[in-house]
Amino acid sequence: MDIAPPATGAADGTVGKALDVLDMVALHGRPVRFSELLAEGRFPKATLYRLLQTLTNQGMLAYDPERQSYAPGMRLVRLAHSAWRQSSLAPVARPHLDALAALVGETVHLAQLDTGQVLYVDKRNARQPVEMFSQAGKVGPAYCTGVGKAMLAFLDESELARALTRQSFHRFTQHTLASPAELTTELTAIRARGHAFDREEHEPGIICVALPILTQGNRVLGALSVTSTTERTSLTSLEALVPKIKETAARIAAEAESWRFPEQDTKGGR
Amino acid sequence: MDIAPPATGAADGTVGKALDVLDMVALHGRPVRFSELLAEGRFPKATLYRLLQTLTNQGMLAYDPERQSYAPGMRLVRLAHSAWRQSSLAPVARPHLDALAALVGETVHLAQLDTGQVLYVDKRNARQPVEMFSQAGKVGPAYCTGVGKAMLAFLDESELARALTRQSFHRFTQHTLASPAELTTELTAIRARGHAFDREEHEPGIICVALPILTQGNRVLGALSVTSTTERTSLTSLEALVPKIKETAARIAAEAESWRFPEQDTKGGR
DNA sequence: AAACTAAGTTTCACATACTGGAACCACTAG
DNA sequence: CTAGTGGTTCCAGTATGTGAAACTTAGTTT
Repeated sequence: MDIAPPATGAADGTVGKALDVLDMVALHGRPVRFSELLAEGRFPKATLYRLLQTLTNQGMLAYDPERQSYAPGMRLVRLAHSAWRQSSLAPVARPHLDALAALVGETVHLAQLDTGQVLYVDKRNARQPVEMFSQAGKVGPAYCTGVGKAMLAFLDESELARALTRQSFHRFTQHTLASPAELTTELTAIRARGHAFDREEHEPGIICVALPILTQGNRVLGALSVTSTTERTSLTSLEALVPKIKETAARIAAEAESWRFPEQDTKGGR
Repeated sequence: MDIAPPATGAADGTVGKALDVLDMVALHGRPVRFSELLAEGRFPKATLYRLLQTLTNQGMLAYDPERQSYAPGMRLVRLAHSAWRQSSLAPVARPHLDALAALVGETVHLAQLDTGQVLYVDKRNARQPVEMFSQAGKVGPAYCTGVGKAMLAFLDESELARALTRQSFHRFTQHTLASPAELTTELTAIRARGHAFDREEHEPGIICVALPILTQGNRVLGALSVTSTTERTSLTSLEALVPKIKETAARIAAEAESWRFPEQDTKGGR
């Protein structure tokens, strides 16, 4: 809904292309026809055809001959399980998120960074029961969300540079920081302050405070945010929650680190 | 825990190999070192190295330079999400599963077929609160589980033939059907009867009734099962639940079909 | 400190297997 | 029957992926 064209980096090799096709299918969010994918113009007919075939053979896509359309396959669903468990903070953070949500009574987000984009991996709604995976998994822009900025602010220089190239800087509201320059200034402030705000930068009326989740060595693992509306509360009162959030973040970090934890989004330089 | 070596079909092309590597990493269930993967002996050193590199570049894997290990990457998590949403029955079935679980008070499983293996996509434990994704995602053998047999029984000939090749027929208990012949006979019976049992074929003491979830056109979408133990109940009393389960299956099928629905596991013939 | 070993990375000549234009098929519509 | 759309197959050319082997780092041992 927000997110610009996949901004696929230089797709290396056949594998890269195949994965792009996977993305294309997944992004559509419903069974897609060959021609629809073709129309995207990313690949020549024959090539696209072959890639789809390969992915289907591999069970990463499923082809419905009746409707003549492709959808994500079962193998992907299976992979989903281990990916989710291992690589997201969600399982580790779950109890802490619960506690925080109960404490603050507002919507709480847990996010991680994926190729310069924010990936929401878990969420608690103020009231409703935990509706897990169906809520998580959304992606959003990093430069105009609390969690996004909180994470960007604590990246090291090279990581930040790379993340910045991936931003598309669309002006969602009149408060959106719509240039790298503005953003960089803001990030410095956030780094100094320790937490980030969303001042209706993404959606009017929506505000939030966000804190990064950092390892001992200050590596960014993810971010937490508490979101509300201008009607219900103000930035100042949200800011009062910072200590609580910080504590939660610290707990999650400690646990994640004491367990095992992979770096995300840091590829070999080349 | 049950599942034999990934039984990877003829890995076509580079993409196939890359996906195999993905599986290898995902299967390990924790960050893996290069050498561990190498030790599996599936690929020569250099090849494995390059594949890992590519996958890492693509964000499908994440490399932690500190621990020198690979884990599923954020991009995979993201893909996982859409796969889960679109291609599993889980989201559609959720309310119906809830209802059924509440009604019967036993453990309820929702499964689908993936390359001749059973993939559990959702589950309700008798008592405990819904612990969603963390429970789902497991795979198991098809030939000795209620859900597995229920689905196999309603496949058409060619699908069944393909699925049978994928089975490895390990004798788990003394009741396990350990040959294609025995299984085929059983499947005919199931098809006639409309539901399948698990008579302690997989684990001693564990029994269940299972029904397939079928489209109008009798295509297999998945299966439902109610599981219990020989201590708590008997096959006969489980059989009494069949009508309820059937009804739930029908509801799920109707909803899934009226929505959109992809075929799973049916690749183009070739 | 030199001599091993294990783990990871890079090279390079070779051929596999990917590419994509174009031709082909199967329908449906005009 | 002719044109058109949507999908599948061919095939020569070559880009790409292959994997044995050589090479770097660390980390141990003598």
